[in-house]
Amino acid sequence: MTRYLITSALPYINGIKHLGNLVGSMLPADVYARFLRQKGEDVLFICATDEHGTPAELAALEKGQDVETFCTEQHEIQRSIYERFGLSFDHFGRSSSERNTELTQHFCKKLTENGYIEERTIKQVYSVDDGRFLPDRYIVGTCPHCGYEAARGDQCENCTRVLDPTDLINPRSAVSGSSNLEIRDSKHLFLKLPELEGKISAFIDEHEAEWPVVVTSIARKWLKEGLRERCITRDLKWGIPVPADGFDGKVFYVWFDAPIEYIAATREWADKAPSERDWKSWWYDAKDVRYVEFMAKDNIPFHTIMFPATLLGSEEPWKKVDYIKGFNWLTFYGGKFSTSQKRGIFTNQALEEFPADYWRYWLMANAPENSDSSFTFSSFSGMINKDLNDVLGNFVNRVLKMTAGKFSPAVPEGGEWGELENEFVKTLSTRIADYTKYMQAMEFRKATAELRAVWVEGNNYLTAAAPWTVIKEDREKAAMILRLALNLIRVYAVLSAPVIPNASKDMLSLLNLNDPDMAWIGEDTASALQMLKPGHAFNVPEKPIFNKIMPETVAELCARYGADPEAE
RNA sequence: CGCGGGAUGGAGCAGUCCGGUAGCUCGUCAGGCUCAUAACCUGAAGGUCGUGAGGUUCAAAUCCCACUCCCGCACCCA
Repeated sequence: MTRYLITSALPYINGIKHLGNLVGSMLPADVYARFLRQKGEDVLFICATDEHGTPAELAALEKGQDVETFCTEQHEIQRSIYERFGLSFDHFGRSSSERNTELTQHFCKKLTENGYIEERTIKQVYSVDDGRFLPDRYIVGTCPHCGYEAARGDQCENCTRVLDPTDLINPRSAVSGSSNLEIRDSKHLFLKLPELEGKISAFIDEHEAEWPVVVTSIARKWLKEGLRERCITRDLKWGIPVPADGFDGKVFYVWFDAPIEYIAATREWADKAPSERDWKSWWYDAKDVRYVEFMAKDNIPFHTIMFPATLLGSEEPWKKVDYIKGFNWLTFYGGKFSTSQKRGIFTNQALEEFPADYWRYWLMANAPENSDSSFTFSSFSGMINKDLNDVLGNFVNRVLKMTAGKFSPAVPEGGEWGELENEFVKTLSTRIADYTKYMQAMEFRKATAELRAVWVEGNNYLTAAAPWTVIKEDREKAAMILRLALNLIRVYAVLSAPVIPNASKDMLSLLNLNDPDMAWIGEDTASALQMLKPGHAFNVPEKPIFNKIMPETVAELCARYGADPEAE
């Protein structure tokens, strides 16, 4: 049987991520993983923090911490947030782990043996006062073309010209402002991508028909422009040491070791129970594994070109990705999420405002799959109020209250399905089949819309069956209708669980199902709708399972998060 | 001629690959129901699909051509 390996792009360590980050990788990966698990598939869902690189060092510096302490702390902060969002990682690792060090060095060794790595000496800017080499973007100065005073070493943001740090007039360190800079020779390793181009290109061709447009178009663009040797080492202290002579004090470029952490994190996972977990079977010569990666579009070149190059160049049978689910950007009121301008919502703030499921539902219903999509509080409150509260929440509430009121807080007995019920089951089955199809295909917007349609069917059925009228004439028939409706709540809980796992639990606990069977609802909808037997007691809700978001609240949120309601 | 993604009723989207006179959700208006959270159900109004009195075709939102506008890639950041 096929096993499913799922990875989400690794969130970078330097700070708390915002909603765009969540929807572009971790959340959809989680929904997919949960769905497959409920289908009874063997799933391994892996993620980790991406901890190396200059931004991490600088963020630590700013906080007055050493980088290792900083990363440990930030890792824990992120891990806890994701846990509260209900992200069901089998393992959430760290790219600074020992396992990643071993594997990254292993790949470097293999690539060297196979002739895909070349040593070169390049000139680098060294800041004497900072005691470190500076990457291009951390050198600022005056642009020789337009006179802009805060041009960066890689590009002038004012006139958009691409620059070399040596072009800058009055160059200085962006870290300390010191202008005590020197050019020093430094030895580095380069990955010879041009020599792997054929293999990479063939690898992309193989998947071109199946992968989303956003993925293949970005990959093709890189190939079209021609691959170049890429420097995979850096003059930094924080990172994975380069295991080569004369490379003391140098580490790998963060983008070289980060994807390898997918494999390393799987080892970390196996290390926790070595007798029953076989990391290698997931990654090495793993013919029965289907590997799916989730990421936002900025990550695509690294996952379609760089990481495959590493794996292909090793000339070992490492598992390569089978499907890449790429996402566009989520924008905030049409503009970018911005840390510096405090625009947008960060994951920790989101959880302080509303339960995780509200965010999960909106984000999946509006996932930026085919183009960028925009977050607004009015859209958010609209969907939460209408879909979660009115359609689903109210259904649960009305059924439980009506049954308890007209009968007792237990599944009522008597009556048999008639024509209406058979028709309803048929309609519902079709809807569920479509929902399942979209989930399988990772078409999350369509899946969420179909899930909503499944909920609506319940209200439709109640209107048609009208148990509140029927009961006056035929108590048994009313019992049958409500029994079906109660079973429907269970079916909804099962089907909704991948998207809104907590609300799903709430529904199940209202039904007194504390160790519920979460098996996916397949062909046999009819028996799924008869699982709850007459006499099974349930709880009457004291309050709705969702709360509406009032217009005043929306206005407040807009003000607090710098959103301009007019700009919608 | 930088690259890529878009342009469909008031808003957000589907349909475009495999052409046959447009579908969904929200909103609006009217009606129904009364079990439920001013909730649910039904119906209606509203678009000719960015522009070109362009091309192909019996037929184009859907294929071809030209153009326009928007968004992203250039502080931060995914």
